[in-house]
Amino acid sequence: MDPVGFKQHDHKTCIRSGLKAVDAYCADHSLQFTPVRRRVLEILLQQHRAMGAYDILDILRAEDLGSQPPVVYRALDFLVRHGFAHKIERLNAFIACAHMGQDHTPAFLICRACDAVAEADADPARKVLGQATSESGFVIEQAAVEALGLCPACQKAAQ
Amino acid sequence: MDPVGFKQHDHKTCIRSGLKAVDAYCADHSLQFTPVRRRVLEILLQQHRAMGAYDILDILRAEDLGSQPPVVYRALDFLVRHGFAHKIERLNAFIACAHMGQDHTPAFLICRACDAVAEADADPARKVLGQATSESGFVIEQAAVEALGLCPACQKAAQ
DNA sequence: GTTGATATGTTATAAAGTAACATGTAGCAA
DNA sequence: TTGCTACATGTTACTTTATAACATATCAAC
Repeated sequence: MDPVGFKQHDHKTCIRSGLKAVDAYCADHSLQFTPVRRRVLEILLQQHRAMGAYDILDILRAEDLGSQPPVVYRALDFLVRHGFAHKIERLNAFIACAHMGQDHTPAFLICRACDAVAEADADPARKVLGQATSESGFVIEQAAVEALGLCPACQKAAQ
Repeated sequence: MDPVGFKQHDHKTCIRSGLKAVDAYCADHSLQFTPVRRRVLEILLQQHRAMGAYDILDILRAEDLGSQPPVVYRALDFLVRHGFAHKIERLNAFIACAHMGQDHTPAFLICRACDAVAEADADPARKVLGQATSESGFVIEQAAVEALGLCPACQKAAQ
C-alpha cells in the first residue's frame, strides 16, 4: 500500500470508485448509505483533504441537506465507525479513507505547514507495539499513528 | 523501556524524581520552570492519569494559582513543547511524560472503558513508518501512536 | 533605571462536540 | 391497511475545549 496524497492521481476515478466500494459494502452488510452519509463521503473524497465538521456542514447547508451540527456529526460517526473515513485527532478533522475496504491500521502524515494529510499504512507498527505491550496485559483493538512533518511541496517552499 | 501505568510502582518517588529531572533540565537549558508550570506538572504526576485542561484548572483555582483557561493552556503548552508532558489527542487530555528526559516516540495505550493511559515506546514504529513514507518524500519530525483497547483491570471486569 | 524578553492576568469569544427530544421513514407482521 | 419497530434525521439548546488580544508584571542585561 502506498501512501496516498502527495502525488498526482486520477481524482474523478478515485471519487467514483470510493463511492462504489462503499455502496457495495453497505449493500452487503445491510447498512443504510443514506443521502446525507453519501454526500458527506463524497465531499470528503472530492476535497481530498482533512476537513473540519463545520466546513462540511457549510457545504451541506448550501444544499439543504441538513443545517445543524448533529447532522454532520452523525454522518461522520457512521463513516468513521465503518472505516469509510478517518478522524485526524490532531486536526479535529476528517478525511476519506484511502484504502477503502482493506483492513488496515492507518498512519497519517500531516504537514504542519499546509495541513495536507496523506494516509500510509502502519501495519508493521501494530506488531511492534503488540510486542512492547503484551507484557503489560493491554489488548489493542485499534491503533492510529499520526506523524507531523513537512510534505514535499512545503519542503521546497521552505528553502 | 517498559510501558508504565498498569502496574504498581513507588508513586511518591516517581513524582519527586520527575520534578527533579525537569528542574535539572530547565536549569541546563535556561528554561523558566515557574510556579504554575511546576504545579501543573506536579498535578499531572500526582494524578498519574490523563487530565483535561479544565480539570487541572479547577485545582489551580482552589490554590489561587491562576483561574482562567489561558493560564493552564500556557503551562501545558510549555510542558508539552519541552516533552515533560504529552497530549492525548483522542481524549483531549494531558499526561505527564513517563520517560522524562529520554528522546522517544510515545505510544499511548488508552483503555476505552476506564480511560486509563499507559505510555509505551514506539521507536521501532518510527523506523517502519520512515520506510513506508520515504517514497512519498514526507519528512517526519514527530510522531505519536494512540492505541485503543482494554487495560488488564477492565478485561477482568468485562468477564 | 530603562529596555527587551518572557511570563502571567483577564476579558471575551471562537471552535468542536453532544444531550435530548421531536419527527420522519422503511420494512415487517398482524 | 394499519400499526409496530428500528433506525435516520431535524432542531433546540448547551457543554467542553481552546485561543485571540491586550494589560500587567517580573527579571536579567545593558
